[in-house]
Amino acid sequence: MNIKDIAKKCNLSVATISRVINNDPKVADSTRKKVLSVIDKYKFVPNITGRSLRTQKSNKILVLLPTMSNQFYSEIIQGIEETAEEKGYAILVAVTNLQEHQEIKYLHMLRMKHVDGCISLFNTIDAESISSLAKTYPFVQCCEPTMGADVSSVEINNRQAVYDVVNQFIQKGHKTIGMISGDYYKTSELGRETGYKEALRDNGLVFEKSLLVKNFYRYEDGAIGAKKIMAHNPKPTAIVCASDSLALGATSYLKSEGYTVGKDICVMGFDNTAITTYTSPTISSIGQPRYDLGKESFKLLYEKLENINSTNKKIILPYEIIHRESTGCSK
Amino acid sequence: MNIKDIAKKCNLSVATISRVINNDPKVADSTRKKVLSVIDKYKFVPNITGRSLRTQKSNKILVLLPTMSNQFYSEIIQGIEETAEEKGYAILVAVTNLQEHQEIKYLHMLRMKHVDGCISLFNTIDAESISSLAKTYPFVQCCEPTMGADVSSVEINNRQAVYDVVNQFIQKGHKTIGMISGDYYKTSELGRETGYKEALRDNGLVFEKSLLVKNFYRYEDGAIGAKKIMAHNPKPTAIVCASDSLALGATSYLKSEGYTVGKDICVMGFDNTAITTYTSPTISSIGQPRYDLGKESFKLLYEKLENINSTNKKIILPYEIIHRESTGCSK
DNA sequence: CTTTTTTATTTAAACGTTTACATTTATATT
DNA sequence: AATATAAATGTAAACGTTTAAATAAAAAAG
Repeated sequence: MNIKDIAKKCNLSVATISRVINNDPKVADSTRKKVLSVIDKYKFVPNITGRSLRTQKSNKILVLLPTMSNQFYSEIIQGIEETAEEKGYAILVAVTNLQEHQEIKYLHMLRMKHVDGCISLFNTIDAESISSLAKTYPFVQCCEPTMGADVSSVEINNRQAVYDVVNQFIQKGHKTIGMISGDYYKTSELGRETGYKEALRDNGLVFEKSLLVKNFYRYEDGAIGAKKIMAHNPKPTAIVCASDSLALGATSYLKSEGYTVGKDICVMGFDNTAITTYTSPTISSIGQPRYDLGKESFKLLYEKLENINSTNKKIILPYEIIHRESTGCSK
Repeated sequence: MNIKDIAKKCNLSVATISRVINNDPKVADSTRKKVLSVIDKYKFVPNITGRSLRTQKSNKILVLLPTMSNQFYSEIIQGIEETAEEKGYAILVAVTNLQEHQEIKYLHMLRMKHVDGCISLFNTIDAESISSLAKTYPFVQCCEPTMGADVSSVEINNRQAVYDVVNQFIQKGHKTIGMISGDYYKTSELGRETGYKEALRDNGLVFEKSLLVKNFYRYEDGAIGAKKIMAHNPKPTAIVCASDSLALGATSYLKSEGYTVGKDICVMGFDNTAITTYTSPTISSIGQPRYDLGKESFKLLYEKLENINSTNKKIILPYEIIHRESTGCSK
């Protein structure tokens, strides 16, 4: 059942059927009604490939993830998906597993016109490549804009978030504060570490290298980090972490060493993933507006889909500091 | 740059170019070499939409997930993805959020030929609908085959897995064993619960309704379930859970009540997600071969893609019982 | 050196749409 | 009533491939 068949059933030309399908106002109400009823009767659905070939659009967008094994992305994708659907776009999710050749392979889908645009949650390729890609193809970075790249992006103010948290700690009397960060997501990491350092500085505290440890984002790294930090003298009374898994690992190490987290020492996570409420103590965390990060990313992408020459925008969304048991303590 | 342009550059017809692209042996070696060099020179990539329209295949398959916020699926998808890629298929991931209208919407992509086939990780629609869908379109169920549906599927033996675990508990001297299950994934749930009941029966123990609680799969439900089960007299000394989050919730409740999990009471999770090693105590779990579940699912789907009338197959893959701290105890 | 067979290449139609342009029909203006 | 204008519909080309069928070229057979 194709548009020709429908045209025959209606005693009309395919053009008119097409116009009805595409809500072209230049068709008489009576004919429109007739056509719609026939379409409905035969449950006709226009062939998307034919349409794509003709319009030179796939009506699909690519969502590029560094990994699937991160709770964090699911809601972002939902935000993208639901906003995209309103505009008639389907999403295609691909995972790079942090490998550059995978990333390049998937980005090639843009050039091959398999997809009309791309929202990327993380990129390894350099700023210049990103800029030039974004000049030619609709492309938006979400959460981790490449530094120095000329591209539309959506993120939170990572620097300010950690700044606020450390500031709160200091207001509560904490004097020695550690930080466990990662060594991969360059942009957000740098922001978070800068926030840490600036909050110390603005409160007259000196930044000490041994209180900031960087590694991966695995649970184990949280434990290792906490161990290193607790070796400091005087002993830290608060630790801010660049992810919830790090905070969890740190907490578990601290517990095993006899500390009561939330009392002897405060631990702050990042991303407010579900796991934060599944543990004892529950983990305080900095929450990102995940759904909206996705939603706004698509909106930016849509501007590019409509006009590739529209100016790049950088959107900053608000974060949220959620206190749970792990930060119950003042000093 | 399209196939016509290449043809012109080569002084050949488009047909010959097409044959080179598709490795048709009916083309002279010398011409093939020439064509390939031109293709390479201009970095020509065949337009997939044109090809799809002509061949009436999209070379895409749909992967249908109940939810993205489950660690468990990521590796399955990877298994599908990598196997699919070898055969030239790209995957499109969609999430139903357990809503039937979403499921129906996405399955419609099969009829609309947006995708050539579908691997579904969960279905709400009834067995008859599944059977008739699978008769017309390449369709495979992974992990949660609909009971009574005539369809290819891949899963583990859920019944046997729990049977084994409960049996082990009994061998170790446990006499009162509870189970926390869910109330959604009909197939795996029923299997797991049956395994529980049969192991009790085969060891001369009676199944008591109050020792099997069913609810959702959330963390909270694990805590609620454990509370109910511990109200039993005599007190249970082991609990098997239908998911890791349930096991985690149960463990957290038990700890808060002063029990030492792994010593006073054993807790077994299901799915062996990363979270099991992030907690104290670490959680024992039943592991499914996730990558292979995905891989085998695609293989089955591929059989259907090649011949929709090939017979349906049911594949059962091995599971793995992983003991960690939470099951350290014998009685 | 024909004729037949095999191999290589071309021609042209087809896939299912959309859309500029042409045409017909209806309505408004004189 | 004749003409101009507007609205509705039709015609046909185009999007980029693949692939039967037709043809041309080369090789084998006589």
